[in-house]
Amino acid sequence: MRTTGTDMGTAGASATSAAGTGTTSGGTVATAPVRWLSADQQRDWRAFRDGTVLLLDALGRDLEERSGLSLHEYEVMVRLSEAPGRTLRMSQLATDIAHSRSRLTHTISRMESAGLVARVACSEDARGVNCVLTEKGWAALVAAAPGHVASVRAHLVDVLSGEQLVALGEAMEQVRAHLRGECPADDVH
Amino acid sequence: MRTTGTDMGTAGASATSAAGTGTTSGGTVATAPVRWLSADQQRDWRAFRDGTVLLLDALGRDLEERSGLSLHEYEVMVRLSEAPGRTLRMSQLATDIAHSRSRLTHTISRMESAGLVARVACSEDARGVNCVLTEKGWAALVAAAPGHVASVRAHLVDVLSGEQLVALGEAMEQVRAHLRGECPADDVH
DNA sequence: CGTATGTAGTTCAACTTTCTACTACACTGT
DNA sequence: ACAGTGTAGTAGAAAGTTGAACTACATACG
Repeated sequence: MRTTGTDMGTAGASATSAAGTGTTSGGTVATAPVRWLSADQQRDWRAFRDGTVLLLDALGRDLEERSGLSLHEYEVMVRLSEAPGRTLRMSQLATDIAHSRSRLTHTISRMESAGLVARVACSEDARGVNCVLTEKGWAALVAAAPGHVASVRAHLVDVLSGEQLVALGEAMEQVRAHLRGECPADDVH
Repeated sequence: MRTTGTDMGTAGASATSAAGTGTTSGGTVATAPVRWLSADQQRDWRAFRDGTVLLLDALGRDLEERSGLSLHEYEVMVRLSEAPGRTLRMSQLATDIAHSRSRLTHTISRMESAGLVARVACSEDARGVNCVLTEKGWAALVAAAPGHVASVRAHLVDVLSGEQLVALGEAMEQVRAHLRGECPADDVH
C-alpha cells in the first residue's frame, strides 16, 4: 500500500527531488518530471528481471552440463541449421543473435577450432565470410537438442499455463519488434 | 502449419530419431520420447528469448551511457539501498542477484575502488563481510534512477498494455519461484 | 574437547566479452 | 578512374566472468 516510489533505484522523497536525466546537452536546468513506476509496475518489472536472469542461468547450466555447449554456441548452431545450406554470413549471424561483430568473430573462431562450424569465403561479396555448420556441428546440435528442450519445458513452458505462455510470447514479441525498430503490428518478411 | 518439430535445435525427422538425453549414467539405451515444442510454443519461447536479450542489452547500454554504471552494479546498489542500514552480507547479495560468490567479490572490489560501496567486517559472524552503500553510492543511484526508469518505460512498460505487463510479471514470477524452489503459490517471507 | 563437515569469502588462472583500432572491399558521385 | 564514405570482418589489449583451490571461522557429533 505504499505510494512513495520505492525501488527502481531510489526510495521515496530523495529520489523524486533529485538529479536531471543526464541527456547530453548541458544547458537548461528544467528537469523532466520523472514518471516513476507504480508499485504494481515495479513488482512486474522486477519479477521479469529476476525470473529472466534465473531462467537463462538455469538453461545455460543445464545445456553446459549435458552437452558442453554454451547457450550462445547453441544459438549460433540453431540459426545456421535453419538457414539455407546451413550457411549464414557473419554479419547476419551477428545481428540475428544480437552479438557485436567482434564477439561473433571470437565465438566462431572457437567453434571453428572445435570443428562445429567452418568459414568459407563469400563469392558475391569479397569482404564477406560465410559460416557453415559442419556435419560435426549438426551432430552436436542434434545430440544437444532433446536435453535443451526438456530444460526449456522444465523451467518455463511446463511451469506456465498455455495462456500464460502465449501472453508472455506476445508481450515479448512486441518488445522485440519495438527494439528492432519494426512497426508495432508489422510483419516485415 | 508444419507439425515436424523444427527449431529448438533440430529439424524434423533426424532430431526425433536421434541421441539420448545424456544423463550421467551409462547403462540402458532406452531413450525418452522427447517432447518437442509445438510450433506455437516455439514461437513464444523464441520471442521471449530474443526479446529478453535485446531488452537487457538496450537497458544496459542506456544505463552505461547515461550513468557509467553497468546493470549489475546498479542492481547491487538497488538491493543495498533497500536493505536495513543500506547493508547486506556478501552472500546475501550474491544470492539476491544470482551471482557466483567469486563474481560478487570482483564486482564489489571494483565498486569499492570506485567508492560506491564499502566492506565492513561482520560482528555476528567472523567469516562474514558486510557490504554497505556509501553516500557516494547512494548519490550515484539517485542520479542514475530517473534515466533508468525512463529506459525501462521506453523499452518495456510503455510498450505493453497494462494487462500485458501484469501477465508478464505474473508469468515470470511463477518461473522465478519455481527456480528458487519456492512453493508455486507460496509467500515465503 | 577435538575431529569432521559445512559455510563465507577471497585468490589465481583460464576463458569470454568488450572496446578500439585496423585492413579490405563496395558503393556513390564526379 | 578515383576520392570519400560506408560495410565486413579481424586482431589485440583490457575488462569482466568462471571454476577450482584455499583460508578461516562455525557447527555438529562423538
